[in-house]
Amino acid sequence: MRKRTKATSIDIAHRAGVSQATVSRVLRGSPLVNAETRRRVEEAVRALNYKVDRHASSLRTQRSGTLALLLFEEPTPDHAHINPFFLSILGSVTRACARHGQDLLVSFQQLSDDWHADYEDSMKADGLILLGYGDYRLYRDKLDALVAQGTRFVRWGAVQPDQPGISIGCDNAHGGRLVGEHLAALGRRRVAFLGSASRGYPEFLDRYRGCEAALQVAGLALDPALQVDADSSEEAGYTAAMALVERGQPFDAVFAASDLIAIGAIRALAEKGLRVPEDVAVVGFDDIPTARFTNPSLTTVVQDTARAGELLVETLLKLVKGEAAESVTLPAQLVVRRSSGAAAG
Amino acid sequence: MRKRTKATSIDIAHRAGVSQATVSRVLRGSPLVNAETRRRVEEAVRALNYKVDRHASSLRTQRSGTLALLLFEEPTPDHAHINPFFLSILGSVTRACARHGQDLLVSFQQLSDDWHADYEDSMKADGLILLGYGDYRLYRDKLDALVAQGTRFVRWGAVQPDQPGISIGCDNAHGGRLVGEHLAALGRRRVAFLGSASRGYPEFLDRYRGCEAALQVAGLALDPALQVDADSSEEAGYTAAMALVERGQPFDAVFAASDLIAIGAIRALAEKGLRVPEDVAVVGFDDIPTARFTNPSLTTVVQDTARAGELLVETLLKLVKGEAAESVTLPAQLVVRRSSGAAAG
DNA sequence: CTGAAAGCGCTTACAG
DNA sequence: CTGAAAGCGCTTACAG
Repeated sequence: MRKRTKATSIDIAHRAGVSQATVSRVLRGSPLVNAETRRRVEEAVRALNYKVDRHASSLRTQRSGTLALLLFEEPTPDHAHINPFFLSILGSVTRACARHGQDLLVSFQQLSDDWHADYEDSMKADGLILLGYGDYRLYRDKLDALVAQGTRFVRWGAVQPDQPGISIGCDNAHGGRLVGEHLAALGRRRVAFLGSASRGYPEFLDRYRGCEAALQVAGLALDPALQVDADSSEEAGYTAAMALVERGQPFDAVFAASDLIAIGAIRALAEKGLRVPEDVAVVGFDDIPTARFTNPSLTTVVQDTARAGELLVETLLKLVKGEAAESVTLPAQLVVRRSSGAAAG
Repeated sequence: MRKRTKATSIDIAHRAGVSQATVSRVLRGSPLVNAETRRRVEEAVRALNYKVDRHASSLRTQRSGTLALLLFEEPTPDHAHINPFFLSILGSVTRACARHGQDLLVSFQQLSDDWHADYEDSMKADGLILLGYGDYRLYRDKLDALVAQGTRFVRWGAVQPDQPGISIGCDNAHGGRLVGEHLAALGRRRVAFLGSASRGYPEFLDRYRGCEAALQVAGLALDPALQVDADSSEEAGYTAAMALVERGQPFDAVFAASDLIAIGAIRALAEKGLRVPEDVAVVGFDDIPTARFTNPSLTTVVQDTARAGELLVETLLKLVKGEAAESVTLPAQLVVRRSSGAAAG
């Protein structure tokens, strides 16, 4: 392999007949530089295919121009099995980073790992984006540690009044309400909930409570006997739905806390001889790409992932610059497809 | 927000009562250092929560300790829609990077973007991992440019004799053969192929040819009239299957070039009143997580993504160190589920 | 508008 | 085994 000889700003300076400092000014876009000087430098930069050395620049400025995204995947040790919903946020985060001229370091972590004291101290990144489901109670202490260290971070997740740091999240309660209203309007009376509706999973809990509130308005209840814990995977959805059927309690609708859970549940219901949506209406949450192609297609709640990624990056960059920033709750929206039995495609 | 004051190696040196050079030796694991000295330094490092500044270190050593993964997503401009198969490689790559003490920069690119001359010159990364489907012919020129520049990179994709650089790929031809044999053994006579089987998509083409070869052994043909182009998405699979049915040519099996295509195809077939697997057997490729939960569950070909990620990283690190490295083809394996109509779960 | 110079925080030959 | 010193390639006050 050919040895690479990188051009430095000194090479550019020689070629353009200016000082190295001037080269640096041009590359940083300083307004001081004479137009003709600028032109000569830019010409030399092109000719030598010069790129500013990121490390030298960062060392000098004490800014890395890099954000780190940590993706937690607590329950499942199976790498293949990352929730596509997070993937779609990851996609929009990479795009937002590109727009803002930031590089993105990505790392998958266990919630239990020692991630809370690394990236920023080693200057690898100016700030952290935290993403992932997992028991919030495990999480909480680490967030407190981040705040105590002064680490700049933004988290995707439920916006709660007492939480450490800043979150960007979806209006899960409203999403749940939409589902409850939809099922009630379709005449479903006994709605089951598949997902861990506890304080450890605030997003799921909010979805649960939102649905419950809507059902109450319709004179219905979300019977705790029809709730089964599940983390966000097809596997867990399948197991939970099997358990639900075996409880023997009648139900005519399933609100799955995520699309993956819904997909597993549909499979389990089919195996138990229950028809979706005739016998059981099924509604998910997230609107992952596959939701349109399940059989039957899945009624679900869309979260605006494009906006989410943009907001995560923008908010974090504000913190990095020392500006004020605040948590944001994004709206949720119902998408009606065939699995809930409404008259829709 | 509290102002962060980072400890430097000088702070550690003071506290441990040694020179800054010795601190550096301890942190780089130099064998020269006295055990007691080492202990004192380590103690100071812990006490001050010191982390080596990555940029200073990289500037000095001219090594960034970072790899960059570029993910191409040519045909679909929809960020939400990254092939889960690549996601699973991404997952195993991040893990492999962690094991090798490398950071990973991730960027989603259009095949047409200007990615071929950036990461390495700016020292952001020591090497590149290239991932993604897309027209290989568009790709080819850029790969040549990378080689000419001396950029170190490894590509996930078909291993071909004349290609620039190094690839890690799956034995697509063998995978295709397994599918052909499976369908022939089940008595299917008219096998359709959904996917772009052209020189621009060497993976798909290899799958096509492998299947064709196996069918020929069984005295059957892969009728070109039953081939419909599709890139790797549910959408494309749906559209392609619709087009196939409308051609009016009889067929009793579909080999979809990827699981996403298969999922879209199953949906289309159902809408056209064709039963899977009774009327049409469907087989995919990739074994994405959802494949076990489609309705019916999907017979497909597994690629070893865990090994793939490990090999991509290991091979790239060899190149970075200036060692010899070579392309590798990984084995493919058939997973029989219900969509092909065999007697399996 | 431009140049000379200091310094960001490390690593590593060199000398002892 | 350890320290003093040079230098990686930039950025930015400072002086002109």
